Amino acid sequence: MKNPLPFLPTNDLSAAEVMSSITIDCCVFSFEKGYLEVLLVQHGEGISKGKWGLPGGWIKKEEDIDVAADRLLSELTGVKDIYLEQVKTFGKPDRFPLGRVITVGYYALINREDFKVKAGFTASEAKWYRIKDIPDLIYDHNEILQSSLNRLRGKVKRAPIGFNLLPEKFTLLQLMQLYTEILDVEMDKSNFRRKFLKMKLLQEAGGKQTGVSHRAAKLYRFDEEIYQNLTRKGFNFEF
Amino acid sequence: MKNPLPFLPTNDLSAAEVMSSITIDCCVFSFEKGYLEVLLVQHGEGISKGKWGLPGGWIKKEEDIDVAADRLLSELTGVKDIYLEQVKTFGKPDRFPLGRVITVGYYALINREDFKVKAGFTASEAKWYRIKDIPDLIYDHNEILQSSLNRLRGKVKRAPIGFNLLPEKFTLLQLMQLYTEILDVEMDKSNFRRKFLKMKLLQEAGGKQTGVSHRAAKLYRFDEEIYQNLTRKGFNFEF
DNA sequence: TGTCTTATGGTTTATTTGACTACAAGTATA
DNA sequence: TATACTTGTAGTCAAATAAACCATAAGACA
Repeated sequence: MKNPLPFLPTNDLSAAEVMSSITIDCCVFSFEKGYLEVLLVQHGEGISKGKWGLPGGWIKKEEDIDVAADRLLSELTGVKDIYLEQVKTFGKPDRFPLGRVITVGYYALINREDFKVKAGFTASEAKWYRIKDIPDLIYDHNEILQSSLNRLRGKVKRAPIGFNLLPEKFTLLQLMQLYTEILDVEMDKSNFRRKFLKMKLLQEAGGKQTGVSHRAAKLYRFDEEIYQNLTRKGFNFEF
Repeated sequence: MKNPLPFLPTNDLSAAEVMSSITIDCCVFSFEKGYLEVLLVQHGEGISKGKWGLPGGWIKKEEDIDVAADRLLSELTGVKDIYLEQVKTFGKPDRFPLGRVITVGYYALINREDFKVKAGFTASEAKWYRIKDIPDLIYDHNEILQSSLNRLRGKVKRAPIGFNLLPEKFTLLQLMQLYTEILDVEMDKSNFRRKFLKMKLLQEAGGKQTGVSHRAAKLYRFDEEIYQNLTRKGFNFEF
């Protein structure tokens, strides 16, 4: 392997001292039956065999980090155009037991209806876990998950990203339950409805809920374009 | 150089494909004469000679990223215990012209009174620039700065970090001007005072402003411990 | 028909915000 | 010494928001 950094070493550091390998680890969140869940995979080989961890992978040499994260997710879930956000980079020297590996943490939000675990995965290899039930994970993955969750909690209040966890058409109650679950606070149905509708961010999707044994709720849809228009006019999403 | 990753290559990627070098770049902010400023350094050698950029450096092989950032800053400013926050990692494959280098962006807040540029720096090598006057910087440093600024703007509203930019004792007007400058919004003196004092986050420092040609304002001090206590009781800083 | 459940629309009250007024406490200067 | 000038500090008032709560509507179901 030839020296991959011809512009190095500098005066006081040799190339060997500054090279590392970089991975991506991703928290894939979904919302199912009122619970926020995260997708974990079981490591099949090596030192951490059998333990659960976040899905992740290497960044290729000529690949942008965001692109790598996106590739990884498509490979894993079979879904394209997933909402993805970089959270933080983790680099404790001993975080990975076999060598120095720095990892960039991401989180993704996916609509469970679109999702099917990639062909080839069995339940023993990949599994959804409720947030309140996360086991001990490999390496520093619990820490990465915690940071991602914190980031999600902050972001969901300041940007209309929660919709990425819902089907295209949803009811206001579903939306409220999503917020209730993510933020872990109780809310008043009526106040929630008023507050959200006042933003004029939602479109009536035209239909109603079906298959429920009570009055069916109207279905709404979030329209990114409406949001962009409002934003241009100075609107600031805040929940 | 022997293969630094004995646990690699995996099935489809060779070690050479996943190795990179990692740097840190840091936006050091300060608040001077009512202006938010950032410390830039002039690159002395190599392809970018003469252009300004963010101070930065390599992460050593056995060093935590946060520790590296901290070391870098102490070396640069001569100040210890600087407020430091990781912003984002930048990894476009071509962001650095001579090879693949991924950089972790940080921002720091320092109190200008504590600061003196490290012995050895001359004005032509390091200089404070007002935020509104930033020149074209090397590589993707303008982008890093912009992200850092956005992060700072968000954070300053949700956590009491602005104090890191002020001397230990400050007046309410100074504090307001800090917010005005960072957030770029006008505020009402009286309302600001009421809002801030109501949080009971500030201690009267006992003295008064000196050297001003008008009524001297009381000096206040921010006490981290008071903040922690309030936080434990459920208080949530929000400006 | 009555009961049960959630949807949806209002009301009421307390709290917060924003705009504004007034006076206090100093310095500068005529 | 009086007056103007500047910023500090306190308070008022109306508007906007948020929180708690109530009432009726629409269905499903027995």
